[in-house]
Amino acid sequence: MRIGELAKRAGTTTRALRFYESEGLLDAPRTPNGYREYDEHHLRLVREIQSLQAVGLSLEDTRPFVACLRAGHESGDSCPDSREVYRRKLAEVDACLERLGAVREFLLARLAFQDPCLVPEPREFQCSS
Amino acid sequence: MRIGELAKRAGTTTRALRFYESEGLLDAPRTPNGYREYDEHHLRLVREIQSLQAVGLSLEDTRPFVACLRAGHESGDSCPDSREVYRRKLAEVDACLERLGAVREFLLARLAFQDPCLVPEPREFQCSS
DNA sequence: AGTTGCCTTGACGCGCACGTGAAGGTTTAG
DNA sequence: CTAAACCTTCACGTGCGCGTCAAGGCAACT
Repeated sequence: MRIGELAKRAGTTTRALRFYESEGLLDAPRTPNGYREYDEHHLRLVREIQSLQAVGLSLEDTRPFVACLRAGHESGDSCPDSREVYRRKLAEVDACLERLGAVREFLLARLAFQDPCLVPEPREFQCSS
Repeated sequence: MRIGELAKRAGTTTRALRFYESEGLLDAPRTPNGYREYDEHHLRLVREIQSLQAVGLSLEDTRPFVACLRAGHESGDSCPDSREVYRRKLAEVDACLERLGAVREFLLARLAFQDPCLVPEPREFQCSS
């Protein structure tokens, strides 16, 4: 299967797939005329990347998962590096939840009383995803 | 007080203060030589902006608060527009909390069992702050 | 042969927010 | 006198995940 079909089946674009390749996430062999040639395994890889991005992991963070699948493992998250990424992200999410909870309290307090003087902490990190 | 002193007292930079002015958030009168001349009221405004930013409001969102203070109100959040910003931000935060909770569950599940096939929702929005 | 539609590489653009940097000039403080 | 602080304007930076041309080659159908 060529890049256009893979893009369609994965619900993405050819540009994104070429970008993944340029980032070393998706190696495709070439046909004699230079076209990229993909198979079901590649589709699997792309779907893995997409589902990880969907939970807020960066492309960079998907590397270990891709490597794990390429190493022949059945699921991308059974390797130590992948699990480490999960743990790190979980810690991030927890920090984010905590911070957002505080922000929520702040907003509620301000909405409830007219009088403020509850000064919040300076922001030390960003919550994202 | 001139811009350097205000920056120091507010814990920011002169560039940021000039930027706020260019955004219409901080009007300062000028001395004959063209220098900006600030007073305690301006310091109050800057602190208001900072504390709102600290809870994740954008500079744009701080406008109503600044306007409210400038209109002579004692606290920046006693005006309807300001309170509306609070309510909007609260809704954002709630949505974000919900989403992050789901992400957290996903990560926990993946860490607990090796076998996955729990596909998350595609991301529809970004949580930030 | 022509048209359509796939494919290739490469360089640059964008969107967002919040500023920062640099250049080049004037004023003030010590 | 000199260094520091101030002024202006324009442009650039940051991060990420692509998008947008541009210029051309290859394939398949009519």
